[in-house]
Amino acid sequence: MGHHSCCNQQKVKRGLWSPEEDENLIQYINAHGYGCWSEVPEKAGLQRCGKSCRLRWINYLRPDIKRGRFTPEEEKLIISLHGLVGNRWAHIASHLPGRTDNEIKNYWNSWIKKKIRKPSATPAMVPSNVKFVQSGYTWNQLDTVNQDLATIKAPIEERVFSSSCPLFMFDTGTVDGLGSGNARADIFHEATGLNSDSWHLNLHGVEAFLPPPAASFTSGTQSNCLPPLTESIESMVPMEVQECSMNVDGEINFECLQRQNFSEIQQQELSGWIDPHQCPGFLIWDDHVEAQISGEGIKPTSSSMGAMISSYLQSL
DNA sequence: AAAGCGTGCAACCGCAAAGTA
DNA sequence: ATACTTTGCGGTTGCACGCTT
Repeated sequence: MGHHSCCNQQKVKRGLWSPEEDENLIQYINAHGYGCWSEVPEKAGLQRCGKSCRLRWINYLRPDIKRGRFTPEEEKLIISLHGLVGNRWAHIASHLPGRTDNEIKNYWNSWIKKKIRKPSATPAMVPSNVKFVQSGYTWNQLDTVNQDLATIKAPIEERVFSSSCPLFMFDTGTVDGLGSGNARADIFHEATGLNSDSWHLNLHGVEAFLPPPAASFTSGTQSNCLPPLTESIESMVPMEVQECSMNVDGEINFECLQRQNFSEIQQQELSGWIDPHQCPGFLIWDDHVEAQISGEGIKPTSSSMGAMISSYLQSL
């Protein structure tokens, strides 16, 4: 029949669970565990369908559930992960022990609502431990860009700074394993370029401020070269990431072109995961970055792609 | 006091993947 | 392979509760 096989009994109860029902389910699961949800209702003496029992257990009754408000760390993590993978709530939840996909989804939806209702014209938080803007972008310039974007696509819904951590990488293509979470990045810098000391990396959903390029690279053709990633690997930069992949845990592996200088290019693989403590901070925006970026004083260069960072997640 | 409204959250629905006979 | 069942997921709904009018 057209109806769910699990719910076609005559006397299935629906709606909120009573304390008695909860108690029955807990008793049964504690005593027998669960292997087949479809037989749980009958054996536990519940007039529910198995699906409802499963949901109740997973989202509410199971003992390792964490209750109460999300901590600031959890919030940051959710926002970061959402920037990476989009509405894959179960995946996001897998990074937050004791939290459920439903809870995160609810949180996200009301969070978005809140932000839409109260659009802010100025960046939320200026990170004190990251030196950007200076002679690079000013907040006004960023606002200009963002306003352009807002007219093109969805309004900016949120920005959150994540303190000391992670981010980045670039290349063209898609990030493996991300499904719809296509983290396409636009890397751009000031049109003048020559005196920019701040690079601006814009990913789908993630905005990063990178350290300034090394002085020796601030002249010459720099359309596709990237600033040094960290001091410790400064000797290897600038580089262009050609391939970037991310596993389901958000770990990133990348392969890139290493530019010894501007006339000589050699390819080599840089593997290994990015050290969370070596990564610059980033700002997260929501879902507005797919558009080409153009605006006064800002010139898009390569429409390259970004990958990211992972270890941030692990470090929490 | 009562009606209206907004919000947060639990639960439902349909679909698709995974499992099984 | 195939038909059927079960599980898991994400979008959506609707209800209870608190606040405002």
